Amino acid sequence: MPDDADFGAAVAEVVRLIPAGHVMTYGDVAAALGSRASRAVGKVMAHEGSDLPWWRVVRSGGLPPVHHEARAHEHYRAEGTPLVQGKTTWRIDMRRARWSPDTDADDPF
DNA sequence: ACGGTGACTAACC
DNA sequence: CGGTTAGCCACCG
Repeated sequence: MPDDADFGAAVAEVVRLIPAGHVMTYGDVAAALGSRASRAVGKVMAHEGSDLPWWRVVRSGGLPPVHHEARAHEHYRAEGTPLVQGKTTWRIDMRRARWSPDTDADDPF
């Protein structure tokens, strides 16, 4: 039961549940834990993200953590994560890539 | 107990 | 679209 796990352990568990090609926002991960500590989620990722698919956790709007965009971009391209390419910027297509541990629907459209 | 901090978010200008 | 302000919550010394 995740209730006994520490916040960090719970975050790691949720992140590991995210399937390739999909992402969750920090707020969504925190919400999945019953909390709103989006910041705390980021702190856990910074500390233990080394062993986690941190690139599957993005900021609101579909942008990866600051200074980690390039590294994340390679993962997205490799996993087939739907991206929206702009003239000089890019972001994740949240409408299709957003995922929830309770909703594994692949194509809600 | 307390204040500072952060891989955040939303609202406002 | 970008800079500012404030709210948010968990962790650390």
